[in-house]
Amino acid sequence: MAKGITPKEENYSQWYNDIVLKADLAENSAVRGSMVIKPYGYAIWEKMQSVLDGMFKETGHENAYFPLFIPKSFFSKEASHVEGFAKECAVVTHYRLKKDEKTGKIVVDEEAKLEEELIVRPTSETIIWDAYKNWIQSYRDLPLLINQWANVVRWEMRTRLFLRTAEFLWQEGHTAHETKAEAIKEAELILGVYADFAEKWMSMPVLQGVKSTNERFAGAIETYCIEALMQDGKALQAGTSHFLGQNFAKAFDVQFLSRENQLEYVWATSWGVSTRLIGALIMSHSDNNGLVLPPKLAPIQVVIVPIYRSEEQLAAISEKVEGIVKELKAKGVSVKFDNRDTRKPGFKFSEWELKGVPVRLAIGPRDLENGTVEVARRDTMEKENLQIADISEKIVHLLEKIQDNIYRKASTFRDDNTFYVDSWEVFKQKIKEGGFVYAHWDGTSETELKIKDETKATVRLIPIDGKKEEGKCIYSGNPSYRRVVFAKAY
RNA sequence: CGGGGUAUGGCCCAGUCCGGUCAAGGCGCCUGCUUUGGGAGCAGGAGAUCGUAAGUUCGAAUCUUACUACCCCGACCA
Repeated sequence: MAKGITPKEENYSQWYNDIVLKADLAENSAVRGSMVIKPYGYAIWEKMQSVLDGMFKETGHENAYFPLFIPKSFFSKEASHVEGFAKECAVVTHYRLKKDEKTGKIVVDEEAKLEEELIVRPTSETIIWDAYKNWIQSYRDLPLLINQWANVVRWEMRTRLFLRTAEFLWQEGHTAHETKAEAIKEAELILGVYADFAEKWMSMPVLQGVKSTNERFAGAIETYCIEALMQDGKALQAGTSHFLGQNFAKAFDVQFLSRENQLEYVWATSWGVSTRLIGALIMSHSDNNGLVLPPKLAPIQVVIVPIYRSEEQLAAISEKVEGIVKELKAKGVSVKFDNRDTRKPGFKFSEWELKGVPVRLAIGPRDLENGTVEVARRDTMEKENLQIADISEKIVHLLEKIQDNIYRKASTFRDDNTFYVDSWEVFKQKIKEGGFVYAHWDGTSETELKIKDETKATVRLIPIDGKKEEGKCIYSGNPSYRRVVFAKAY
């Protein structure tokens, strides 16, 4: 057991916090609900960014940047949008400070009151659609496929590192299309990108579907989402993609001349994933020894720890290691030689395990003699001694195996905690225990809210490729023609 | 935002009820030596106006009030 990490069986929340802090991913800052993302945590985000950014560009999107501040009046143009976000907006009212004559303290200069208050963006639809109005005149300007990497602020009541903070980093795509069908296709395309990223890069299996009315994004016609199951049996929404219909086009008067020379409102989408993905990553794979990272997103994929007594031994080992490092780098593997003389090997082992480095090599005098190296994998904690000769090839292979194994492990966990339920009693029991519960639902908000009241579970999603199946709503007994996924959620 | 809890060197914390050599201990940090195949040992050393601000008092980590932050449980949410 790693020092300082609360076992997750004992207290899951504490376990999560311990990992974030001890693995040096992030810490709380002086500002309530806002976190400092530390270099190791930020390195993971950078990896995620770079992969996702590539995927967005691959699908025809371009990056741009829109302002942090949004005039309050913009915000109120789309009714359900304001309503959805009003309760969690930070508002800028003044633009100057001054020194108080009496106390000598810095105070807000009341004379520097803004004519129109500014909202710190909780999301950017409004400021972006205000700009799009001028960019779009003709069907020839469409589709408009733009993404931005940004920070947003949502004044949350209760925050948790990475999972929910007042300020967080994300990307938000905002697209405009000629037709409804095209916009829906875009929203679905991005959902596929997100699912692909979650599964192939994060090794995190996800369900894909659409949200119920209650869970839908404020201002959307349809919200698509990916949902993952965390190790405590709670669901985590990992990404969303919205079909916005013509809501924002109408609110901001974005019209274009169609091929038929008709003035029409454009069709919109928006979509985003955030630093919450790092929380999802932690909760998908990590164990009581600390973080477990999928090789494809690990800032350091291989760490090499030398074991030596004398300077001469270190020199000999270093020479050997240099060759391995070179080979690994040539194969695109990120590798760190931990030759700090200030730490003992045992300490380094624990530290890198805590930080989730997928593969550790240890080389000592015995290995030099035998031409071997000790290879330890983080996911299974297994160790074996391998010949040093073709080690880089074996490691590349091993990294793939680990990527695959943790996906399978997470998949098995999800399958073991997925239930098909037809009785209300069993439903309550399964929800209490945690997991995804497939059950019939009459499709009404009223029923969903009642179920939430009684069990804390919500409709996580309505499966996209859900089979039609006659049944009766688990709660109301009214007819239903498909199962939806219920779970308690983060 | 409601309920509960916490705040003392970088970290974990004793001391707070009952005000007066009380700022203790452990980890970490620095120096030296010995060590190095799973979180090393010994010796020496540095580091705290006790969350912030007022107040009570001859005297406050300790009592009072306000504020701030964090944690847990709810409601809300990516």
